[in-house]
Amino acid sequence: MPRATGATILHADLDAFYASVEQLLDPTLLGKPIAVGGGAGGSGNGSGNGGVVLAASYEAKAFGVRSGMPGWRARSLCPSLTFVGGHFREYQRLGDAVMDVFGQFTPEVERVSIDEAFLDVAGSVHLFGEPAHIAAELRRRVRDELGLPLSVGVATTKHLAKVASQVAKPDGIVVVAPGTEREFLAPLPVGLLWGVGRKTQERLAASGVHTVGELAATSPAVLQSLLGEAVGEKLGALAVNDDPRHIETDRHARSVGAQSALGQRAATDDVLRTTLGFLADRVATRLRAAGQAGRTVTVRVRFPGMRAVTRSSTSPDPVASTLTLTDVAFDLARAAFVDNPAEREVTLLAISVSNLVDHDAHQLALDLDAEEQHADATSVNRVALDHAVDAARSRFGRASLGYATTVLRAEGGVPDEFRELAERGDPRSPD
DNA sequence: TCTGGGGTCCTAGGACCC
DNA sequence: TCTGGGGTCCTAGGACCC
Repeated sequence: MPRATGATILHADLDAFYASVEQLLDPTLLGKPIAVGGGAGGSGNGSGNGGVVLAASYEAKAFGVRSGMPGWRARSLCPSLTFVGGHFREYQRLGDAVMDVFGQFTPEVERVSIDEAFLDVAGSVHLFGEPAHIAAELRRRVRDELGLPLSVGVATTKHLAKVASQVAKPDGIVVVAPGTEREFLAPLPVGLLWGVGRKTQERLAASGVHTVGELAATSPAVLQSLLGEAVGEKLGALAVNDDPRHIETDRHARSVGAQSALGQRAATDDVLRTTLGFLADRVATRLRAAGQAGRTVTVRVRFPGMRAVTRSSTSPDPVASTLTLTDVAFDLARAAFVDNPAEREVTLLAISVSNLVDHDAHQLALDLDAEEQHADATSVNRVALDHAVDAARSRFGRASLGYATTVLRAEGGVPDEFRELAERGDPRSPD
């Protein structure tokens, strides 16, 4: 494979992003161990009782506090820990602003998450100088203009740049010069490699492999028998820095999902239907806003004790209707309990829609009209209802109306008030 | 007094097709 | 006549990432 030379790939990663934003919004939190809390059961800004740590400041990390950790455990590790609720709108706004800064140096930006991105600056050096200089400029501008600490890794490939940015943290920069990759990687723990989590680390450690250097010295055949074909092959390549460097500027999602932790609840039809209706609403609304629909619906059910199962179904007809998605999800969830008769309680429900196709509601309605001589009245009504709800929410706000439980239960069709909305609403609404 | 919410990718078995 | 080889799709579970 032909490969550009030179360390022109940057991985830019905001440090402890959520926590840094909180310290920016409230400077009295600067220098203190803080945790951004996630509430259990959907309250969204819990203070740690029952919730988990979404992000920890470096001061909190020094005590061993990590994201994903239950709040009570974080507090026991760090009694002086301050829990703050998340300002999620601010995270999105500031994350976007950081990406805008990146975009001023190159159009070759691949955003990986809210707070990190890969950049290829090969075409920018004649304007802005060497990659290492660009990296320093990124850090300076994000700090000066947005008040946030940023770490940057510079290398010949994406993966290596990412490792370098991890090594650079907090608030640093690491450049891996071409030709020095292997000596840079060799002493690092394998856990720094992307894709090596707890399980893989344990498996490797059991074979005496702790560092990337030791990994590189392990034969591909051994790695593959240890970790499976794909992971083994990937890690073997990584350890010797044989890795892609292509930047994907327009990544599109392959699935859309939502989930809700419920504490511990009796798994009654009522609980399942109400929760799945809420989740289906969120997922289907996002699908329609993106002009997409999905052929595969997956439901995840978690039982007490963290054991979870999934059930999925694939249909030739893509779904984007809230009520159809609710129905499919409900049947799948029930199937999960039928297959696990000993389980009577549920702690989490999730819906994910995949196998996505471009397919807006208007198109779906036309298809129904064209393809079905006596079009299924329920389907048409559901499309109309979704349209009405989407339109009303865009005017009056998301909380203005929803799919009430009574609607979910109304098997005969759509309540009058929604029909009226549909008739007078969006001119594209089907009739 | 034990676990959020959003995703991606891989594996393995089975069905089905040529 | 009793079982080759390759490919695709679907389902369920699992590891991993931020």
